[in-house]
Amino acid sequence: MRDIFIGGAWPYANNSLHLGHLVALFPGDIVARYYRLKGDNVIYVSGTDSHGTPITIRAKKENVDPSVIVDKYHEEYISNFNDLDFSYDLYASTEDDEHKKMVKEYFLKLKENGYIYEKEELEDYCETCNEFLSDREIEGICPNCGKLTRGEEQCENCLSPISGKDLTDKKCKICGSNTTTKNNKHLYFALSKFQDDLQEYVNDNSKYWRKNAINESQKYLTMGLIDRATTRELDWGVEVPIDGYEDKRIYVWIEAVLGYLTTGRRVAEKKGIDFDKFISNSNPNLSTYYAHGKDNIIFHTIIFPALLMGLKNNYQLPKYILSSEYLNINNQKMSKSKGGLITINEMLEKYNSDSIRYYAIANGPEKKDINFSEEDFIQVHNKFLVGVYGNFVNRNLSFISKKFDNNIPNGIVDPSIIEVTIKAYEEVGNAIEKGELRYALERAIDYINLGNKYYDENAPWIKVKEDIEAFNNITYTCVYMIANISNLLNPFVPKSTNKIKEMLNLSSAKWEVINLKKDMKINNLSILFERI
RNA sequence: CGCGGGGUGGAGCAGUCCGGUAGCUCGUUGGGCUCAUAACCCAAAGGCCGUAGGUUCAAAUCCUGCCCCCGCAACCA
Repeated sequence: MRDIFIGGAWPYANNSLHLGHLVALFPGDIVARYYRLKGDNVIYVSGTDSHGTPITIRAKKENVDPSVIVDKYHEEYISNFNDLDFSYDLYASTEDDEHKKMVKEYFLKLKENGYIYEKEELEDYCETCNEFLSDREIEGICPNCGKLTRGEEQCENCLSPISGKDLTDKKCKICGSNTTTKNNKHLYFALSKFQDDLQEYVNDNSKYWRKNAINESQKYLTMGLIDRATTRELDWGVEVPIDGYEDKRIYVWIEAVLGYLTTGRRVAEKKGIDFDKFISNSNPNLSTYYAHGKDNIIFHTIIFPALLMGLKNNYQLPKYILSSEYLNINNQKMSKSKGGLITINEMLEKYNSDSIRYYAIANGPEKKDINFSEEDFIQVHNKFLVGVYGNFVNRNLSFISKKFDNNIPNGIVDPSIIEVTIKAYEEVGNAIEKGELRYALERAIDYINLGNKYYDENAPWIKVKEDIEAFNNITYTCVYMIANISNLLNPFVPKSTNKIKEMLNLSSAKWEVINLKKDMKINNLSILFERI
């Protein structure tokens, strides 16, 4: 039995989820469900990222407490994830007391180990608002092009890289008054100390990673890692457990990724597992998976590993990095202002969760950006879920239902099909373990295609009149395939496979070949998917 | 010299890491079947794999140059 830890990226509680978020997260759920079917010990966690500046800015604008916004989206996310059959062992929030408490402990441990130090710097300050200003709260003149821009990362006009320090004529974006500077002290994380160890880690592990994760990580390592501030001028977030920092909070980048540990530990405790042993690098049975979008790569391949190294708890560093590309609409990045944004709430109103899950994997941005269109989505639904999968199940079972009053005739399973079935479990399983979900799903679909072909070639609707023994064997073989499809597809489309299990009175899914019993009956036959 | 992704039959894509008869879905054309949700099965047409060179017995795949397309304020994966 293996130990599997899976972390899904934590959505930021500032907007409704859209399909773009979800396609990056489904891979985690597929992997989790698969390993559970194999009987392994799975801990699968995620949660809502509830802190950070954008939320506080929005709260100010709407004149509410940040918790109002966070609670609203947290509830919405939970309901979305439920509707989409995500099987988290725990979906938490960075606002949870348990999380805050553990983050403080980890933070102190990092300090104890010498990786957090204090530094004082001149910072932009607004006398009117009585606050230090972050780069994104500043407007000023770009030194390169002389035009007005925000102070964060890149000039809006000439795209040259800038920071708030480079600007002249700086103004506070919140109240519009001129800024001054004031000394401010912050705690920094000594990321640069991990340069060599991280390089080694990336070299060793990138064979398990997707290409984008390798490239992105190497890019940062080549540029050279720089220390990062761990504290922020905010009153919303996890308190800094160190004297003199009462007016500051721990920066989200350090706190949110530690959520994997805080939630993992909570789940382990409930299950009676020793989390430190479970997640330990010396646990030979452990594999860890992390699913997220490509903009989150650095946090999972550089930042989080560095924090784990810094904790010196011998925790396993992320092994499999399931980093997705982007889902675009009409060749544009998903965006509220540009239109075309489809929230998951809207999707769920129109389509069932299996269709969304299937699409997200089969046509998802596993290796490169994809272009989403509703026509494409409908086509995939009609072709594969209705035409291939639903049809194979329905054409068989409805024939039996009509001609034999729901009694499945006993027969012998075609040996060549047994062979193919065993191979299908191997192929699909291996691909899932490697995180190649699109390939895995294709192999599962191959298996069903074979079923449709087998049915046509053997024409049971003719055999039933001419050679009843042959008919029985063909039918029994096809039901055998349907039963095994209900396992093979279970991680991908749990709702419909469970429906098959009900119709055939099968016990719950396991990742092993199902051998049929005799004298089976069909229960409440119905269609798996409606044509759109 | 800012960063990143991509260019494969009419459309959307896989294959590129680890060179070896160019594959899938839709669409088109013809046939089969009538168990099935106008679902299923078979067959055909349609591609100098962006371009110019190089390496090689062999290149969509490796190397080099060039051309073109897309994303990079905020929200945000």
